[in-house]
Amino acid sequence: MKRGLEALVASAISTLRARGELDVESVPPVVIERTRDPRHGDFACPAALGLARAARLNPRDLAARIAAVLPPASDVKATAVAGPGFINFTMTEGAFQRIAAEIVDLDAPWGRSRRFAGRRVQVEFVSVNPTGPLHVGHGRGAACGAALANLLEAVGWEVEREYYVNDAGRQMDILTLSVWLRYLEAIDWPDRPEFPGGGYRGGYIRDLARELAREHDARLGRGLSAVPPAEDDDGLLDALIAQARAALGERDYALVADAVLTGLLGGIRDDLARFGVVFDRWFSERELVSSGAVPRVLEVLRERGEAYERDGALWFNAAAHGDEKDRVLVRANGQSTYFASDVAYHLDKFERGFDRVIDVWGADHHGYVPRVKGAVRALGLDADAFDVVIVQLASLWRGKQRVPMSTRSGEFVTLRDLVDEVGADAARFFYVLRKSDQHLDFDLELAKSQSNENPVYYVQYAHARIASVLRRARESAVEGNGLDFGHVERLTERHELDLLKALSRYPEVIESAANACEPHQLAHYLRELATAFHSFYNAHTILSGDEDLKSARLTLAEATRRVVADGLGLLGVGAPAAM
RNA sequence: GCGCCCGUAGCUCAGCCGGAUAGAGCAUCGGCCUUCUAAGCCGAGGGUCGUAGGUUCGAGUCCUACCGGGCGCGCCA
Repeated sequence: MKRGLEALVASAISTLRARGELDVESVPPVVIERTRDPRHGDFACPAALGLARAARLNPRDLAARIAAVLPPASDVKATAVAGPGFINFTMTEGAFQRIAAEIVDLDAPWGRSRRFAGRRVQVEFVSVNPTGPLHVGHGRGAACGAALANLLEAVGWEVEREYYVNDAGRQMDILTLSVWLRYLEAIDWPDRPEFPGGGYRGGYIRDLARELAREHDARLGRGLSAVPPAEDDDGLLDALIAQARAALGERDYALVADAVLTGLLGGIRDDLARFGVVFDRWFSERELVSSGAVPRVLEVLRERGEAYERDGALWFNAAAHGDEKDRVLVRANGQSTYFASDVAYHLDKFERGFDRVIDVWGADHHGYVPRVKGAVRALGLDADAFDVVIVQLASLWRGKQRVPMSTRSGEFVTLRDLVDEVGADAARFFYVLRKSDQHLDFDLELAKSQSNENPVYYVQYAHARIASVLRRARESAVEGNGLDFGHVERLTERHELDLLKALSRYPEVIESAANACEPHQLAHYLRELATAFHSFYNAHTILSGDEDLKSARLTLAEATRRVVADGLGLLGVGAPAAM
């Protein structure tokens, strides 16, 4: 609908320019807005307001001239020039009524667009370090990323969902050590060292250790030679890791390390699956590193003059690409940094042929954005094709009480617990209700409550109500099969038209939410759509005695049901037929 | 100290590229179930859009300064 009007106005403007009645150098894209006030019609176009100055014309006069040469359109009932120079459009009732029939007739979901068909986008999200189970803070990134991926698909993109696994580096060693020490406890090995302060605590470490003990009995038990005293936690950890490596030997150390990684990733994968989030690809940093991608990308940077040596280290020319200072790629001790892997990873993404690459990151990484964007630019890649969506971490509350969280100490509420307690639907909806770069207070009590404060039920309830009416209608249908949809011209009451208008916005909302990477727009829309339905439902009886009217209202109800179900589906939320 | 994000109703938040009289949910108050699901509907009250300037036909939206809050600033991962 919007598109059609945009074309009308654009055509009128070029008519005026062709006639020499509008003297401007260029015309910005025509914008059509939904009106807030129904007295201003259904749509408004502020184009004349913007063009007036360049054309040195009074905005109202210009609006009137544009309106006068608008091509005829059967869906437009009236146009008017109003206010400072808006062109307002009122659509015919038929234009809205037809939408309900269209939605019901279509086999595929209505409101999808093919605008980006044939183009590929990668959405990388969650990518939490495999150091333990996902907690509720991670759930938001999962919910937002998954919804964003769905939205992009809905406007035609071919989407790949990827999880980047940080399975290389010291952190994996600390985890391996932690599990192995707990394993020594589990098999009651004598003379084992005290569990270090910097080690990972938490039940899942003990679980993995017990599993190790089940599979290998005491075969992996080793004594440690004396651990030299270390002045701090990190020093102690490094010493213990070195001892463990030596005692276990490379093969058994790798065996423990693999068991740890497999166990943790398996847990994460299960948790995400229960949350309704599935990835197309799990990309391993370790594999990236062992493929030689890091030295290769460093070579590219060197050749392009974007990397240089200083103080024995290799630096990336980040400041020249918008970062506040240059960044180390290879440390003086010869070890490449995490950042170097990341640069290699992003080059790899683009080499895989994506037209667009989107990273969904937690807000605690936002300081990292300039250097990665800078690296993408320095590699000569299309920086405009690379976006980082920042998802603010959620702070957790139990009513008025803030819940402290720390991964190493093992004190946190897991995503699994949350899903068990409130259900995946409520959690998914709750997470995407706020703009993702806005801080979110996640109140466990509220999310758990089955009350009307919890907005997911409001939308789902609309769906369940419709489903119930449709069941009723089927039962009473004489022929028994198939409902009689049609007669949409009978939908003329205010509540019916309001609902039709709400439905007509769906394609616009999907496009806007996808383009802005803002799933919350869809969540808000669904609430508004549900409101329009509930009002209609209370004002009128769907199963009317007037057969034609009944069929018209059933069409409207079914169309609404489909849009609600589809929209909830894009957010990863179910649409129950009964509640 | 520097950088990024934020400040809108009692609370939690929307506000589309600057557009017409700033919206929603919750909470509060008052109504609506012998008829399709009351997890619903209808109505009321509630605002100096942090503060002060600036840009212009027009500012919650853009710019500057200040106040207040969050996060980030390693040859860590």
